[in-house]
Amino acid sequence: MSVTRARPLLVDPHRSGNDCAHCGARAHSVCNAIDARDLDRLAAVAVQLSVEPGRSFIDEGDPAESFFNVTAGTAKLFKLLPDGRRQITGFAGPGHFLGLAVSASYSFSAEAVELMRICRFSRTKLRTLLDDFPAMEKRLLEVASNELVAAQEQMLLLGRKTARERLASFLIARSEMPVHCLGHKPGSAETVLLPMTRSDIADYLGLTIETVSRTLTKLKGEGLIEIPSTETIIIRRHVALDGIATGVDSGGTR
Amino acid sequence: MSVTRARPLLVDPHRSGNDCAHCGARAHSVCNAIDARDLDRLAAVAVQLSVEPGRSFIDEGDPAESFFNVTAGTAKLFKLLPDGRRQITGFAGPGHFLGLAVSASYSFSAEAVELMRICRFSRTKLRTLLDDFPAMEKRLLEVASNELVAAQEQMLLLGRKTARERLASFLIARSEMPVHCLGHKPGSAETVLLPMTRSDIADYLGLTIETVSRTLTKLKGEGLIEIPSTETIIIRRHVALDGIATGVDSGGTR
DNA sequence: CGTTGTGTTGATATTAATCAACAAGTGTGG
DNA sequence: CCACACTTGTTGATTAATATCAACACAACG
Repeated sequence: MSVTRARPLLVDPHRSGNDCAHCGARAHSVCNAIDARDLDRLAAVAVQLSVEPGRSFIDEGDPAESFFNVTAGTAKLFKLLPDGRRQITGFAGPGHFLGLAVSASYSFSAEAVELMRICRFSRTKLRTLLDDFPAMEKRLLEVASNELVAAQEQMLLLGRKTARERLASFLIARSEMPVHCLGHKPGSAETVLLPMTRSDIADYLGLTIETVSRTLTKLKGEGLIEIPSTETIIIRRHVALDGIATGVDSGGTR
Repeated sequence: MSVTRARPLLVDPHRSGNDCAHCGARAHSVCNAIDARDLDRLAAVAVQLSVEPGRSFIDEGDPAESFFNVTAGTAKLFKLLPDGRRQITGFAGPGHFLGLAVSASYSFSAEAVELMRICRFSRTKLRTLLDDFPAMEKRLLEVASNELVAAQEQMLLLGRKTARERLASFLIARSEMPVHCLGHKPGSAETVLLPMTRSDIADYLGLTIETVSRTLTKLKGEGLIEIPSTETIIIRRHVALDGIATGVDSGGTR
């Protein structure tokens, strides 16, 4: 990891004035409500890092000394079982916060999917900063609340949806993500870019890579999606796919 | 629901000085760091309610007008698919906060499992109160963080664990819950009380009631647990059961 | 070019779901 | 007090969805 001292993502280039439904960030920065003077105090404790694809920067069980703010790229967050089974609990793109945990050690690992830029804060320093910036605390609470809602939605998916519904949900959710949450160049409205591997998708959806592959092939065969390349999917019948995702419709074929 | 105006759970009878690993509450109140004067201001906006078993007090999709603090009893929190499939995302006992969501409507439903006492706060009033009580905001952030960790653990369970491992995890987690989180009288250290039905357990673990029943019977047959009554389970071999729960050991039998 | 990583497709195995029957407990009303 | 319905839980037989095992295609890369 290359280390440079630089301002964190304090002023967001994608600022739109609206909350992001996915990461909950209002302006995709840790402190959108903080003025320029405070901003410099924050920057003083932040270090900006680059993380190569495949490199992990948070390891489950390690002492939780840092707090991160993703500014570019995408990370996968996951937990492992002793025998290697893996559950990816989420993908974190620009604007996401990581390592918020109260406990002394990280409860998950994080690894870059694409080249990332992240801001690292010392958690001890962050703690004192939070006392000075109530607005920041408020933002973090909003973010955490939104992530909790997303986590519950994912529990519904993992516990009760079929493989077909899981893939449909995944594609719909990806297609609805705003540009700034993706961590890579967007396609058109119905073009979904998948920077992660089939293995990552499988571990995110609680399936095997074979089932992911087969299910996508089947959706393609039914004309719901196109797969021009491994990492690109075009949604052809958004309404139908959404119906499958939400379980109102099996989509003709199981 | 009977409605009475009363103090919320501001001073907790179970105060131990330590954080609760499950609900994250330090003293199982919304404002343990708030002094007596502030306490009265909070109480002024809270209403205490009783909820009968089987009655729901939060409905997914309804306008999120209230914020709740459980003071007694247990609720199940769940999401539904249109065809009736249900995922219970958690059980909320004394000290838990509900309805923290930023969005305008509730993202889940909540129904009492046992007779409950809950404190209801108007969310609009709560919002203004939070500005006055930074300590409360901090507490809520801690709580939300802890719930996020629990949610990720549950995703691992739902996505990657076998039925056997899910039941073992559930029993171990229940056995480790401190008295004040249970919402009912505790048994001895290794006696786990299950106030919820098999159907609730199944929907929490992403299984069917038949699989829950069969798996418990099998664990009993192996001498890992005893089932003196439907709602009581005694853990006989805690270490072995924990090994199954964490996936280090299949426990001899699949 | 071979090698490696990633993805697809096919054949088979296995887990857990489904369908079904029954047992036990609870409450109701005659 | 007992028949009855109703709910909840257990157990058995069978099915179905997905995992596993295996082969192969293809692209990236040294």
